[in-house]
Amino acid sequence: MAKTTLQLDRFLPYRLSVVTNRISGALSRHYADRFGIGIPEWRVIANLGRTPGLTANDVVERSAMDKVTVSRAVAALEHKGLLSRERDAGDKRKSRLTLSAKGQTVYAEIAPLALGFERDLLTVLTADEAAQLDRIIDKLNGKMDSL
Amino acid sequence: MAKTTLQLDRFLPYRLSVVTNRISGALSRHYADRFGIGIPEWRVIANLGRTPGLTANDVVERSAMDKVTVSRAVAALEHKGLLSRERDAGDKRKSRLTLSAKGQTVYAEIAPLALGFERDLLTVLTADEAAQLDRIIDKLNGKMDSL
DNA sequence: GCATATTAGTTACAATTGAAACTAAATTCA
DNA sequence: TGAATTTAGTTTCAATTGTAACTAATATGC
Repeated sequence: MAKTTLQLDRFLPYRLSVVTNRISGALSRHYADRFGIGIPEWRVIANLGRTPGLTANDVVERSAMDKVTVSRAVAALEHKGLLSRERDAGDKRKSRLTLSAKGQTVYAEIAPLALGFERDLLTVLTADEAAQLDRIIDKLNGKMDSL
Repeated sequence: MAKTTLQLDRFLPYRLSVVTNRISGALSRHYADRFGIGIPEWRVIANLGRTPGLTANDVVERSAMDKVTVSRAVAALEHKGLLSRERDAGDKRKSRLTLSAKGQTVYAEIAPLALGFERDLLTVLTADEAAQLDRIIDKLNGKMDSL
């Protein structure tokens, strides 16, 4: 018996959107003020923190952010001295991005904060539910790939 | 053994954000062009379609949207002739909102589209997983309430 | 080899958004 | 009562965002 009436508060895309925005907002409040960094900048840092030498486009692909957003975040981070670009020798359109010492410090301070937030969030789920959620997200992403 | 390294593609808030944005984007592409309607306007319509006579503030409470966003969406919809306001007799600060015939038509066309999208999305999940996801979202929302 | 197309990244511009300040009506309480 | 507070909704303003158009470099095809 499929749904025939649209009830927004039972509509999955909507429910996901609401809870996700609440979570993202709460998380970013943890670091935005303290470090003067917005969500896109933080995501660039997080990517480079783990994988130095990515290009802006690599970050776009990994983060599902818009390339304009990434471009601006990278420019802002460079301006703040948190990362540096180095033109790729083989392909001069690309720049390899790496966190500066300062950028690494910020990464080293925010990362545990973020992990702590996640850990706290996960306290409301059983281990099994957390694992399920992971699988479910993967499946939904797979579906979106094919769409 | 808790995580000690932040791996963005295993970080729940991030994973949720990516998949949710992909879903919201794909969905809104289904109706945005065809009907010239943005997400906030669509949400107002969806609420009024099911429950006519809501005030703008009722919509705010139900939709977790900002009241400015709702105010503007209502103004736009009125301008397009999709809804009408009627000042509440008892409390003149409020306006009762109802979809016009045209607005109801839009609702009647988009709602099945949205439900079809959701149904298609859910094909990748088992019934059990879909139920789990629902419960999990509720739990996460509960956590965010208390935060 | 060179014209054409694609890719990396940026810039310009317009639309969306939310915080803060505001208006007008209703409620509280002293 | 009537002054002070709260509530519904709007407006102003500045920040964020994405689309489209652009530059520069590389890859492709004839």
